[in-house]
Amino acid sequence: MPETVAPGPIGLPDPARRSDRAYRAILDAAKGLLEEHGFAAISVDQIAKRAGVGKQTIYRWWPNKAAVVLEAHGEQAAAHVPVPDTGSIRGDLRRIAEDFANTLANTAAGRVCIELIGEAQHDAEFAEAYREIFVTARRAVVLAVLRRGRDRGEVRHDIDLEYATDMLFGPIWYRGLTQHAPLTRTFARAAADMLTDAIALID
Amino acid sequence: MPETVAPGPIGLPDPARRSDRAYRAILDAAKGLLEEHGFAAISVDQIAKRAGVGKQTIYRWWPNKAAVVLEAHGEQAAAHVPVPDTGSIRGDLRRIAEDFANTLANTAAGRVCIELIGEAQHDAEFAEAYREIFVTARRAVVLAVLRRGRDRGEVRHDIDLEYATDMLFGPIWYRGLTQHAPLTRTFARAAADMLTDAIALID
Amino acid sequence: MPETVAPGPIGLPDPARRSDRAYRAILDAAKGLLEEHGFAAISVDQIAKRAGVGKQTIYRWWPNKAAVVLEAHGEQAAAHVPVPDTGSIRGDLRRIAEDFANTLANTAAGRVCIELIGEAQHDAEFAEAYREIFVTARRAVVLAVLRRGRDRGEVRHDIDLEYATDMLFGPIWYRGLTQHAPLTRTFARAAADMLTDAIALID
Amino acid sequence: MPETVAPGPIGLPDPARRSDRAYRAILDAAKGLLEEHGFAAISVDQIAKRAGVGKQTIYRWWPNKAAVVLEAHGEQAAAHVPVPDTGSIRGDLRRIAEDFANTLANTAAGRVCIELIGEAQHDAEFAEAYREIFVTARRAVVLAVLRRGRDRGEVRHDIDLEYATDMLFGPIWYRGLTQHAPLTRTFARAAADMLTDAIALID
DNA sequence: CTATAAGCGAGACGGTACGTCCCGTCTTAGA
DNA sequence: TCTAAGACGGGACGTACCGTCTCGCTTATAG
Repeated sequence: MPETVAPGPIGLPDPARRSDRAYRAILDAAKGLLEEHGFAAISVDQIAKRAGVGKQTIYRWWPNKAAVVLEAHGEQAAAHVPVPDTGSIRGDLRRIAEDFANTLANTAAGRVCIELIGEAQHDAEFAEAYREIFVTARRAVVLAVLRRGRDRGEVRHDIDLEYATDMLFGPIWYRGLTQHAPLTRTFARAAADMLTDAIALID
Repeated sequence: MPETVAPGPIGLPDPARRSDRAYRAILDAAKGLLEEHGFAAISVDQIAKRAGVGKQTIYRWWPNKAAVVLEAHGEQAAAHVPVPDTGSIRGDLRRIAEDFANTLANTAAGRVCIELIGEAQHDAEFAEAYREIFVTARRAVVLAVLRRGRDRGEVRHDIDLEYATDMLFGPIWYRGLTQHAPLTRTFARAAADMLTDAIALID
Repeated sequence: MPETVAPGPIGLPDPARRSDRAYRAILDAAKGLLEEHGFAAISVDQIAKRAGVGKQTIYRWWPNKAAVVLEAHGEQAAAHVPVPDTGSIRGDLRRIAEDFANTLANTAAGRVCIELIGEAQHDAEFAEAYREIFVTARRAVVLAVLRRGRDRGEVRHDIDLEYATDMLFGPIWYRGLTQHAPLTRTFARAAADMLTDAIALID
Repeated sequence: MPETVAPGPIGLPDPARRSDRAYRAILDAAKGLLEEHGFAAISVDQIAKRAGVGKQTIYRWWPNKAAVVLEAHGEQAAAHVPVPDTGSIRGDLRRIAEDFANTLANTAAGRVCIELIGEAQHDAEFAEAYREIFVTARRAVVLAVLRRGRDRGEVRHDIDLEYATDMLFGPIWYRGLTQHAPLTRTFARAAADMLTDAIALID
């Protein structure tokens, strides 16, 4: 996040001079408050107070609360989504779907992902950063799996892999965000299987 | 929305005493402001002012801005999602998917649906009402189509129709909310087709 | 209070049709609330609720909260200030001063008199009614005493009796309202004595 | 008024950090609005708007509208009540009485003094500040005059000077607040003379 | 090895919106 | 027909945050 400003127009602060202590304190405070009260219930003042930091120090490096929180949780969320290799796309997709569904439904990172979706709807810059963390990274894994599957001859050549990726994640996001029904492992697996069936070269 | 009040706990106002004039004025004002400025940019004071109504009259019947706006747009959004009957589930599902994708991407109701998703993440009561309007109604249509298809022998009997419904809408919500790629008619049709292929008795 | 409107312009309610039950309930409720919470802390809604009366029934007969409260307490306050007759103006004035000081400092009526003074500063009609109850009646008593004293030859003939009355009550009101020092019996007596000395024919 | 904050309990803001600009703007706005519309007709929002100041900045330093207005006018009201020295207590007391009566009846400060008296009846802290400005300062002058008179041998030694001071101001406050009769120069002089006569060593 | 510029803590600032309270008027259901 | 109940338009209240600003203090480079 700060790097996105670093090479920007003249006038922005020099990241080299940033106080590591304050930086860590802010992210930790944000993470702690977020887990205790949720995104909507916390304020920049609270983060500053808890971090023992001046408010200006927050606004010097982030544009708003959402950006701080995003970075606070994003750093671990996007950390490293492993590329599974079970030997078949069916297994790989199941593993990915199950893992993402579990993350969304049961982890702090999932709660943050869901709580922040609203911010992304009226802030293009934030939306970009949000996607970077919660969307793009995981899609890349699926795309890699699908490409490997195609190379192996498991996937039809007329399939649009981008579309296919949407078909895998879509239902999981949908349940996670609207909560019209629980986001179970069984459901995640069903989504993976349906996709696998639909794109398989030979059923 | 008024119904959520009517049978509620004692102490809430009696909906029979509500002023029709004020009620309409508030919803109309909310709808107008929403279309002009978007959810995040409007306030309860503005709605009250535009409606020529005291703020208390709004808070008497709705708990907050989100609830007003939801009801204002909900009444037309949920109005009547037509059940298509093209003769085949493929055609029906395509029609539904295309229609919903178009609504989400290009209409005021779609913008509202997206703008309000954030509210649903920290307000269970609101989330329930939100689902009623933006989720449940459309799901019912798909379920009807799928059941009819099964009766006609177009759909495998081992398919969980709820899951199937999620597979249709999921990808569309996913693109609509994360905006990682445009929500095109082609994409909607692809989602419908993939589902159809996956659940068809005979391909 | 209602009598002041009774013979007024056409359109005002006919006092003959007033419900005695409601009338008493309102005054009693006002008196009770006043004694429990003080003038500033109560509202017309509270009076109506406690009286088991519609708010309109209050506004039909009184212009505002202050008028209700004034009448509620005024009826007993102005009731009948006895004209003392101790045989000398010194004794009479002492009796009057002590009684008024005691009323102001220690009785519910006194608290009301003091609490309502603020209302009289921005409502001429109210001020008139207020004076009628808390000022005029008591002044009449002093004037009677002074006139009798003059007739008896106890008071100099060049004394303006109106002024003299102000000199008696003034210091008591002053201490009652500004509270810069306690309003004691001794103080009241001192005021009476100083006045007596100043106006006596032969000291 | 800021002094009431400075030595107060921990937790109150540090007056050293107060913005002089905002401070002056608020007091000036309050004074202006007060003179144009009177205390009852103005609101904290109006003061803030006119001062070009956030409402919170007012509430940070004053507890309510009355306190702001009091300080706004108090600073000039209490400014410096001159100690007259006409050579005799009769002359001094006349001068003081006439001046105060004139202030109360004809100046903006007098209007404020009268308009604010109601606030003092349900707010002990405010009452204290009110007295400081409108009561104590003027009493000190009278006490000084009386003490000087006693030293000069003009005043009897058995006179309680505090009581005497009440006898001077009492009648003026009484007429000023109840308005049962006009507050004239003649009346003020009569009050001064009656007091002088009553306390003079040799009449 | 200073001096000087930046970041830092603290928190006041102008401002917007909130949700509550009360006013005095208007509407309605039921005795 | 009158009244209790209470909704209504209006407006002020006092609070919570926002994102900017202004202080001294401290820290680290650049002369």
